[in-house]
Amino acid sequence: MYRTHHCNELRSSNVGQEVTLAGWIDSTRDHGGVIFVDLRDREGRTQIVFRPEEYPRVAATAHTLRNEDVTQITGKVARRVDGTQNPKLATGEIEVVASSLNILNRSEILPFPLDSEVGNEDLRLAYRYLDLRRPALVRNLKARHQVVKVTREYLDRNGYLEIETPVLSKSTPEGAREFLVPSRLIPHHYYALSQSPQQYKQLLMVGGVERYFQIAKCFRDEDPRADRITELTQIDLEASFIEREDIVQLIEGLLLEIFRATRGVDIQTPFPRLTYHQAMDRFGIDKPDLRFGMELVDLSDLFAGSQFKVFRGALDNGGVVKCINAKGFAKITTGQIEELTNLAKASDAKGLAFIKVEAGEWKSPIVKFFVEAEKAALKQKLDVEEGDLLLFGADRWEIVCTVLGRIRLKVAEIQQLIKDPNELKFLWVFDFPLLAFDPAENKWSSIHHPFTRPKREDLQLLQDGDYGQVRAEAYDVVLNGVEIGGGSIRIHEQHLQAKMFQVLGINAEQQQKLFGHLLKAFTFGAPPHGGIALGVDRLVMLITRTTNIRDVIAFPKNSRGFDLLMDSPSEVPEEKLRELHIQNHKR
RNA sequence: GGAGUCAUAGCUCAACUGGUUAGAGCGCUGCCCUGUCACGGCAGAGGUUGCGGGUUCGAGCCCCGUUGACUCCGCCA
Repeated sequence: MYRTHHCNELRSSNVGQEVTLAGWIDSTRDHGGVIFVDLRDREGRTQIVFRPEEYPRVAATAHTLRNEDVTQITGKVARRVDGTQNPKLATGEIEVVASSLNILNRSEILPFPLDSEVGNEDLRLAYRYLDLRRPALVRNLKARHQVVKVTREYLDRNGYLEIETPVLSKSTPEGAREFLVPSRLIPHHYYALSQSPQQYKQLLMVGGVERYFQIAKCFRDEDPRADRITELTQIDLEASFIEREDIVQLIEGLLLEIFRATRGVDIQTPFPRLTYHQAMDRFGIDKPDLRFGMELVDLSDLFAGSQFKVFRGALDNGGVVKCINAKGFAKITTGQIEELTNLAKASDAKGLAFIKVEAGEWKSPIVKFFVEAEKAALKQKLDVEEGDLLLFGADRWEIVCTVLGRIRLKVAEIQQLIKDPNELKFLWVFDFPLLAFDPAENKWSSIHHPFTRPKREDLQLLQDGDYGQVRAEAYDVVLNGVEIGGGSIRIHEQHLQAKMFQVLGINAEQQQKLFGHLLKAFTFGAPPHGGIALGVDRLVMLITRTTNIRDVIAFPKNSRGFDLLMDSPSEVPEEKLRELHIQNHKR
């Protein structure tokens, strides 16, 4: 037996016991005579004291200890001398007086310190096994474990079966770029790594499974972001004979239990709800952060008679004028104005009009175009006070909302409007558009995915070809401005699914080739069904207040999808390629 | 595919307007130290300033290119 206790276990009540601990040397304080050592394992730290007058040979060996040496230490638990207790340490009331020291393995000097922040992420990733020794990373992985554990228990209790679906799947034209895997046995044919178990889980519903879930690995060959990675994990579920409200209740219950287990808080349910249109109109984004206000206010009526050319032009073209009031931000610097303007332009705005309210005056290049009545109405509608900064957008509705939505987030970041790091603002967003026109490809594409059910009341719009107006029976769950999950009620009728594919520009022949399995399955009594997927990585980020997705994953790839620890992807011998019937292009 | 920021000792960072031998803290090495917990003291080692080119009497600093990292836009059913 290597140990009798772990390093976060011993307390005053253990005084007098002989114990054995095993772990890593976290730090040494060698006084020449007495030596103190902090021993660390996964659970915590315990101070070991080596006393030359009691155990001279053990103390002599202890002089040679260096950080990260792996040791097994036996000794008696002693109450610390009065005045030397360490309140910062859970085990700070006691120490272990070592009577035996067994060095299990020496460590070289580490390439970076474990006890302070290291900015060089390459280095951390290259030595991930060392980085994982940091308590912060272990804490994140523990939270992740809790999330998955609670999920399994909760969904089991609710009648959901955990079922695995293939990772090697079929390439489809819609959706994220896929990782392809060449087949050895079937030359010149390729699997695609599953970007989601979507079709399999729907086929499980056709198979009468009724309630399925999976902690599913998904692979998407797209450029990563701070909260996105190519290899992600989802809590994926699907159920038959259910409606949106069933999913909403199920997920609210699940999140309640997850946050209770991980953060020890009871979150407020039910969550507030917004339609997609409301979210865009009021917050300029489909995943609003409700931890602060600064809502978009529509001023189109107010400026209906405006002579200001920019507003006039937008309104005459059927657009809108909207404004946000950045309270107390009149002290914005010229550089920050420029930063916001650049952000607006990058979001397809022509510019960003602003008014600073300083020393009782409205300072702005545009204020001279406003008549007194407009100023008075503006003041009333936006609750304008000394020190405020008004930021305007005038253009098409979509553009104005998007631009001001991004400005709103940027201003909140600069002003540090989020004061309480523990605040949790959940909401549901419903009624997304089903389809969006993609000018780059000159075709309609799904907002969610091609299996999403149109809302019943909008089916006629779909038949009429008014695709942009059709709403989907889809839902996203949002926490603090982050989309943590999304799903939909699905199409279960063959003819409706075929219609969707046709709208998406997939002809009958391609439909059979690519989705024949699904279309055929739907002809054999497919039940009404729907589901949702929650992003585990993002959820754990929010739970642990981590801003970098790589910090909640044991072995993450970097922003180019490169694994610095294993040096992957790597080249392979020609022989292996031949076996797979593929050939490298000459470089 | 596009944009921004960054790259100086093992780590975290300095280095004024382009100007002497590129500094500090931590870590490391050696010696000393019997109640520390960021232990302390003394001494020491450690640098192709990512790489390549250019401007200049002189480049860590300016210019061009390149590589890499991170972040953002596009993309992410």
